[in-house]
Amino acid sequence: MRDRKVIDLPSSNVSCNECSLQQLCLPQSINGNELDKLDNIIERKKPLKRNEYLFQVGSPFDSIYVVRSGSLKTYSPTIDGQEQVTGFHLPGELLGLDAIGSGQHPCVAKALETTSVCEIPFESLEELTQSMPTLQHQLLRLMSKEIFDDQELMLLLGKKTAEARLSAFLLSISLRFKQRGFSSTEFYLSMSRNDIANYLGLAVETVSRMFTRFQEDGIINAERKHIVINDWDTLQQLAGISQLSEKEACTKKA
Amino acid sequence: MRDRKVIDLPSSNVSCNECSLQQLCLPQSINGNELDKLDNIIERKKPLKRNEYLFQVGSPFDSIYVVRSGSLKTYSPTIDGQEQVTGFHLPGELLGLDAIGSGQHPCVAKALETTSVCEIPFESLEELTQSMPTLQHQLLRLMSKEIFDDQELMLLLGKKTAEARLSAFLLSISLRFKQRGFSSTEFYLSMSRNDIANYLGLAVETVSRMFTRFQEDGIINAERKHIVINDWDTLQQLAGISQLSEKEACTKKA
DNA sequence: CGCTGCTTTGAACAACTTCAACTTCTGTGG
DNA sequence: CCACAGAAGTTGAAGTTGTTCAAAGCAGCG
Repeated sequence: MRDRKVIDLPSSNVSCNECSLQQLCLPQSINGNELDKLDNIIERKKPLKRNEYLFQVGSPFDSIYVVRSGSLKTYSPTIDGQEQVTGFHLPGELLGLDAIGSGQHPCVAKALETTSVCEIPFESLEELTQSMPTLQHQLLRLMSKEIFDDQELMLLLGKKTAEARLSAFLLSISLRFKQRGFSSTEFYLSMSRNDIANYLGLAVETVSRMFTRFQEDGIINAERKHIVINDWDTLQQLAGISQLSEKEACTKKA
Repeated sequence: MRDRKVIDLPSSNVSCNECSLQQLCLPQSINGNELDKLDNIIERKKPLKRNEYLFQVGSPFDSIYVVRSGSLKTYSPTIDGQEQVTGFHLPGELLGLDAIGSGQHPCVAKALETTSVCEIPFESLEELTQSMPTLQHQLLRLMSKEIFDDQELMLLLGKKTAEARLSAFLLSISLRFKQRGFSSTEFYLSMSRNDIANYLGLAVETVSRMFTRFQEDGIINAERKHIVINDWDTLQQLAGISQLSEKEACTKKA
């Protein structure tokens, strides 16, 4: 339970200047005067409580959002009334970029816990980028990264076994926590098993069984939402390896 | 075999001004003088032959590309030596947006047939967008659309049956042909069954069987790469519907 | 304390994959 | 122009993985 914070999460009305997420967020590589301008257009909203919505499907697109603290999930309702979780969003990560094209949010964003976000009115941002090449570049970089990440996930969903999917998921979360200055080996998952299963394109039961198996194999410790990663290397192997070499890699530990 | 073209594909050195893909491409909603400026930075490369590469994994990112005619596939090699096809690219579609973030292409782009592309040096494009808000907006729109489309595919890969995946794939291709002024009910697939299977996260055999079944059910006519869509509605139902109601929807026809 | 929702576990079942054989197509050289 | 080799596609049967269904265990909360 020693979730050692290396950085402090920004509280509700800290400026970009003082924000610990600066290096992950839009302000990256922007300085002084320019940063103030960006800071000026940003609205800091009051925190969302668990299960509250940041936006709904079809909401008009006016702003993009950055998570300051807490976490959200985004999901799209499918025709047959189910949901497809399209992503989890941790501090410093952007939301809403998929709505620029159509002007409407194609998905729902729901807080998984108490969560605060910065709202960046898109029109103002676009104006600002006109005079700030570095800001524009950073925006394009972040969008590009999102495309890249989505493709990674596509790969995961298309090709990999349940084992590989959950491994990759845990590694991804772990890495993202690390980048934010938290422990990469011990953390709380704010999302339910159901959300994870949905996100990974698996049944809840399968995810549950995988958690159990990873624990039995000593790769992780999972006590409900509290996760400890014991064997990063094996996890990495499992995440990247095809069906053929899987058993080998797995029974090695069992 | 009446592949009626409603528009002519641009030949190798037609200007943006005269290009029939204008409405789908970056120039959309850009006019006269501005269009000339964009036109000036674009390099029209000599056509690629089938199986030639536009870029390789790790190639330095200098430009984004637009398909003028023909088609390409992009794919990433996975750790275990396999490939994951991440997309097919038809005339008017952009390639390379996933490389902005890292400065290196994360995937390979390979021509599926004789293919010509426009090369747009990214640095020049970024400069140009500084003085052309509409161009910037269009670039952001196109990137956003890519994120959105990727999420649709994630949904497909995560949730759907083989039947639904192939239906959705055929509908997607059909729609994209339509937008480009070709017939939406009759077209040639430039990619192999193998590529399709890989893209959809299925075994080749499964895809083959699905083609056969769709044909038996009278939904499509498939003679190798030549496809005729007979029953758009059923296809749409199959693409969007959950496992539960599937059989119903399918046997309805059989 | 007993409800509700989330998680875990077991067993039967279905979908897709794998393996293997066969057919059809493509293109290359004699 | 035909023959042949290799690639691509199709088909069948057996085997796995993951799903579904059903039920029990657990934590949180009024």
